[in-house]
Amino acid sequence: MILDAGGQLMAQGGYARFSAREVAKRIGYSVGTVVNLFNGVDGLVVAINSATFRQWTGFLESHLHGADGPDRIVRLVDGYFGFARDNLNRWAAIYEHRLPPDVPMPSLLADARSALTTVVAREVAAVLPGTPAPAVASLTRSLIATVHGHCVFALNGSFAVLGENDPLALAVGRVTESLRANGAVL
Amino acid sequence: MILDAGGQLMAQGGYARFSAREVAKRIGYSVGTVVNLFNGVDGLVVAINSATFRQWTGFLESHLHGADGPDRIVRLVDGYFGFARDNLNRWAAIYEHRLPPDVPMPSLLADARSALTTVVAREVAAVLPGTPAPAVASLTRSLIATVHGHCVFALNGSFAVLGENDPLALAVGRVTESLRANGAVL
DNA sequence: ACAGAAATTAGACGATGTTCAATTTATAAA
DNA sequence: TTTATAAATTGAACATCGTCTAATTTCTGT
Repeated sequence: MILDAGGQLMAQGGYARFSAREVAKRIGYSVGTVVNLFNGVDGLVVAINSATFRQWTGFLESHLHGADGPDRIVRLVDGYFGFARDNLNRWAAIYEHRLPPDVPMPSLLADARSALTTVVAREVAAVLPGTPAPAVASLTRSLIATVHGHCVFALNGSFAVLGENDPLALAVGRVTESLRANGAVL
Repeated sequence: MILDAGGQLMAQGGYARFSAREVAKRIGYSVGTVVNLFNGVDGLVVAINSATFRQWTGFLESHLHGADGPDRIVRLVDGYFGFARDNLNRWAAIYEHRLPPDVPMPSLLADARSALTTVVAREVAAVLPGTPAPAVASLTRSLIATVHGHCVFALNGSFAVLGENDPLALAVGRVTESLRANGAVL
């Protein structure tokens, strides 16, 4: 109940308007219950963001379904953008939420993130046969960062204010160039 | 006074702990004064972030001083990372702060952002002689997004949790690859 | 039916941003 | 210098937030 209502509230108002009290009100419980169950509002947000990560991974997989060859890379980038655009507030919450600098990243969140990375790494490896695994892993992380940067600027208005109107094409372009530079034939 | 104290508070506690009341307390004024002068706490944050942008631009320029040739590109990427690392909280505040979805980006902030972009565009154009201006502008925006993505992941722990320990090298690698793919000789 | 454990609550607490009538301070004219 | 007008500043009230804890309700198993 809490995760459902919390996810909906996050989707509606974004992280800025998220409130444990509002979640409690929506499910008819008191604030204390909601907050104690997750060790504070931070824990609740972490749980919601982890769920978002898992949905994102599933979305990517289904977006890849049926494609083959180099087209899968385009689908991958397109899926990253698509999920973020269609779930703007929940997607943004993943990166807007920062827990206190001393507490380590909960494994719930780290694992969810790793799962998404694994999907991308699999696709990168597929277009780079014969490339050593560590190099594939490193390039994967870098390409995710590349696409993420484009996605952030596309969705927070940075690209718009700079006059850019096709961020997805830019991201696909950079990813393609880097894959080719590292030996892929696309 | 307000901007000075506000910038210091942002640097110390980050956006999460930023408070107009604390700013007022530090300069010995009341909350109302601080907030009314900037049309709410959002306006104050916008002013602080714009100042950060301008400092960032200045830092980049001074970081480029004395370098020439393709080395300037490396300096550019290194400067982007360096400022973010050395001014983590104030840098992060630029991207953590989101104003309500209906209000447009204040020109104060948009102009500061454009100024930084202009510096990068100048350097990109220098290594791509003969490239049409619109193509340079587009590639510039894309490369900034690329570096930004790497910077975000480096500083928010995403790279660390994925086992990556040299984000700067990755960013330089991607930028170099894309510049070469677009005709630069580096 | 009952006792112990678990879940849940109510309420107080300190802090936040917003708002606005009231007050103080600065400015310029007489 | 006095005065009147404008500007700056305040103080307090308000609604909301996350956190905490003692008290209460509900569940569970004997």
